[in-house]
Amino acid sequence: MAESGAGGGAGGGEGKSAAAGAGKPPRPTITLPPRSALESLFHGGGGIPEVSPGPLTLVSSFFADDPESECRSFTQLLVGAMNSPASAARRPAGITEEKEKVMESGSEDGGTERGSGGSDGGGGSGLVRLGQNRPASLAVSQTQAFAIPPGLSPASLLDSPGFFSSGLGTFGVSHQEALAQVTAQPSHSQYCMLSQAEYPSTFVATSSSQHPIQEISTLKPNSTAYESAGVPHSDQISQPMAITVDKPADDGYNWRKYGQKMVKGSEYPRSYYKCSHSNCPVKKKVEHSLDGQITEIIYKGQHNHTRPVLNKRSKEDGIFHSGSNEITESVNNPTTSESASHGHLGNLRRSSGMTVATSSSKRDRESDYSAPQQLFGSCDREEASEIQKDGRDGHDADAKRMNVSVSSQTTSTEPKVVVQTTSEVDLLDDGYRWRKYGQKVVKGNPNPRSYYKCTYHGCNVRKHIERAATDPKAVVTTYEGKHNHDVPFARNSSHNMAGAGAASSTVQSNNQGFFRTTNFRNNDQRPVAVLQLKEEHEIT
DNA sequence: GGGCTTTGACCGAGA
DNA sequence: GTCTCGGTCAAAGCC
Repeated sequence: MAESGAGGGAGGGEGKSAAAGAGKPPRPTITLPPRSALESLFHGGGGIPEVSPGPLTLVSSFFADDPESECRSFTQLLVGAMNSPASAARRPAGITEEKEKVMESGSEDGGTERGSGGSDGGGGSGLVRLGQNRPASLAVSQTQAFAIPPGLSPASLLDSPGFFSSGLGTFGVSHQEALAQVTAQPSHSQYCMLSQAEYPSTFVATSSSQHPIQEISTLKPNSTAYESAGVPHSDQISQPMAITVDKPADDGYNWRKYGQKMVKGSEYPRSYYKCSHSNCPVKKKVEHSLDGQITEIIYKGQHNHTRPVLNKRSKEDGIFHSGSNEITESVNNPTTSESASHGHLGNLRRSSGMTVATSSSKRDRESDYSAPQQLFGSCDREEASEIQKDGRDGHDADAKRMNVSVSSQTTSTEPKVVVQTTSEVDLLDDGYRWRKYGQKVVKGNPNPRSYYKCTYHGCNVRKHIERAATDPKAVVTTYEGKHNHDVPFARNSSHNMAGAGAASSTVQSNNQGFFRTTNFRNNDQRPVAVLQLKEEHEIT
């Protein structure tokens, strides 16, 4: 069938053939300072909390050198990021030109590898694909190069508690870079870490410990974050990435594809994978464009096992075990492993049991080489509080809105119908008008999934809201497509940053750990999908 | 021979 | 009851 031909080619089949095919091109060499160095940077960074620095905190720290940034909310920071002139040309301190070249070389190499190696022939795209070695988001900061210790996978690096802050806070990146990092780097939060199967070209967010991870998500087709960061598209594949890795990160688990199907509302096939571990109920859905440019990965379920020890594939990939203690620790150390895969995902499981992440990979299987990527979560309390104000400032005006994100207190344990459409057309919290066009209850999740379309004429943006099975208050909002118009009902700048010509992002949060994420927008007309994370709260 | 992908068919739920 | 659609099954084939 047609979908098979296309999807299969771009999906596992393609990846498999690629893997078994004409050998793998040389992989980029990555050098990193010892983890301790990163950690030292992390701990040494003034003002950066040593414990579970949330992304917001970390991001805030990025601008610590900016007096004006100190009292800003994350949203404001993001706004700043959107509006700030690109400063990608800055080379992070400690990164030598040589290193940068190495990374640049690696980046290019990686791009070439995927581009030429991919049988889908999509290598010429200006977009970074997950399956193409690196997450788009990772490619954001052209010059924010980090030296990665030999053998240390990006995932491991990201596992490093100091990576995020050290890399950004210390290096003094630009707003764009910081934003990009927000989308790409995980925090080390004990409670809000997530494992992700693919490169975090997506924005994953979680709630705080009070509300164990509710959901995550994002989809970043075309690397919205990347674009948000102000990086020219043309640079996305030609410029060095902040972190060059030879293979997309993986969640460390083995997956078996058991189906592929075209889904309505998406022009791309969706592949279904099951964790190959016996009796493990975890599944994931992967959606990507035919050329692999867009990928959505949705995880469901909870691993009932620890992340498996490196399999044969890792043996093929020196990056995994090239003598790096970091790798060993990351993969085999029970503690680390547990925290990385079980712990992080575990937190996720405890609450929602489902995660959504996205990336730009098309070679799913092929990409499952690296250690798990931990997408950040953890909303810094202060930031959360601050951000929540933004959310609340304008939320009470429309009580009937479906926007539950601005409601803060969740006291009831009873499942509630959070998405309540009082009319066919609703004004959601993002300022756009949405028309509900479908709802479905999926197996294993008593809570319905609702589908919305932007009612603006000619706008084909869709919004998909899904509630976690285990926690009806946890909701995943997935945006698909890009609005081709301004926000018709913008309420405030923090909610809707429809600033012309700038990508935008909104974040809301409250002291309960509620964390709502991003709404990136960009200018070009390429499809953009952004997921919003919400920990839903009671709707009255 | 085991494990995986492919892919058409089937199932269940909602409209 | 029928249709639609997301998700899953399972046989066949591939590596």
